[in-house]
Amino acid sequence: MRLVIARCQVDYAGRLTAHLPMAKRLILVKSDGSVSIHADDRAYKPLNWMSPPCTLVELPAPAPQDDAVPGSEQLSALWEVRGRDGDTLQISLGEVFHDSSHELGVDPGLQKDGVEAHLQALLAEHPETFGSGWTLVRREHLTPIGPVDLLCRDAAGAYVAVEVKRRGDIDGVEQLTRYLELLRRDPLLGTVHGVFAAQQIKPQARTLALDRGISCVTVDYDVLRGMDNADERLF
Amino acid sequence: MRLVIARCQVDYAGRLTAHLPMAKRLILVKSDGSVSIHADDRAYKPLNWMSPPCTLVELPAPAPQDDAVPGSEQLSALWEVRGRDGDTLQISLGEVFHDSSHELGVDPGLQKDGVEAHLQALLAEHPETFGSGWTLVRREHLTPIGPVDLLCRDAAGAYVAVEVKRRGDIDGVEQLTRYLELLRRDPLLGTVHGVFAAQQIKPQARTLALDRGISCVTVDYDVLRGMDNADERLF
DNA sequence: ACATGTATGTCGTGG
DNA sequence: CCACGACGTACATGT
Repeated sequence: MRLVIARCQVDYAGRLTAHLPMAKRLILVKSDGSVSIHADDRAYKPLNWMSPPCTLVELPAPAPQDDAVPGSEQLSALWEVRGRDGDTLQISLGEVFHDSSHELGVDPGLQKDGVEAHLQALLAEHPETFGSGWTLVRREHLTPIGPVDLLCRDAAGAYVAVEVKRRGDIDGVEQLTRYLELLRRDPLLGTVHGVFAAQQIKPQARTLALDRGISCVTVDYDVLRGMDNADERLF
Repeated sequence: MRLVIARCQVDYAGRLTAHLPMAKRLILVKSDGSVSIHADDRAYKPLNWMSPPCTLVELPAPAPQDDAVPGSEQLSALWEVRGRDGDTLQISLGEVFHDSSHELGVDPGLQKDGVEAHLQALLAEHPETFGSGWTLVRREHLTPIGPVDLLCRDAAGAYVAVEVKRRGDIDGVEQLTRYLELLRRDPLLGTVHGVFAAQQIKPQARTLALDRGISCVTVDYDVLRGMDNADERLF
């Protein structure tokens, strides 16, 4: 990983074109080949970047011109980064304040807990959350337009498609609606109900769901995890 | 902006919980208060971060314990970053390889060109892209659930709602569908057609659109820009 | 503050 | 490789 603090001017041409006027910034070159240009704000997002795979060519600085515009800055280097899709990042470096390289090695990586996958797993283990006598048929049940998070059967044996979200938004309802439309074309399944399950469901999403005959269930992640723990203690 | 290269161990608790085992990484502290922890890969995305507003408290390193686990690392500092929503980032620093601070000043900012807004503007100036005799009624035509990108009339005078996207995805079709449903309730408008315009339209989005009677138009940004330039040259 | 729509979104995963 | 869905999505904008 190489850290450069320098005045620089940047031009990106790719999916869009973007220009950064000359200013003092951080240029971060990672060993994966990526290059990113950071200002002292915008949180972790760089002003400009190039994702790997890409190649960085470091050109010598052009010699100072006799007819240089007065006040124009002497450049110290010109970097050209070229991406896979032909997009380019041109970095003109002026004064360099810092330049260091560091060997970091391979990172052991991030361990996450509490994302949708985990919520789905907990609900798959506890379909009774939706109603007494409910059973799980399959997780990630495939349809031609994508996987239904959970396919269950209610106490009466009718199929129910469950869409699991951390945040229940209108998009999730649309998604479930599309799945239901397809599932209902399958005569083998018979009647298929819909359940929209999320930790929080926005009012508009709830309204849309109910209008379409889809049930809404807000689930408490901590309670579910508690059930999980209780189960473990029993065995 | 402060750059620290150090061995560190990180724990995040917030919308999810995440853990990073001890390893050598870059810790980036910006003057906007943000903190981000970078490995030497994952392009510009940090492994962990805290967005502003947040507060960083730097605690003194705990004194070495006599009964320390053999092989456990002596810590040099303990950082605790606390975000607005009560989420926390705990950073335990081990050996520090580099630590420098730099004044960057306020960045003049990024100038972009070629995003959806520009594409929409170009299409607004050239509604004949959709068909001979087409005219623009209004950009950003307001409906109760949001603005329609372009409201046009075709050669026959019928209204057409146009949704503009850079990348034509299924979401855009859903969005246009909702707008059309609302517009068609307005008896003053009469028949309202739909056009889905994008630089690229994914097959599934196209299928869904056509199934709903929505026309698809792929637009060439460079050609449009060329028309724009040609106009400028004429004046 | 809330809702909506964009993003050079990025990043996994599964066919 | 493509398509799809999740993401601590973040971010700007209009109400």
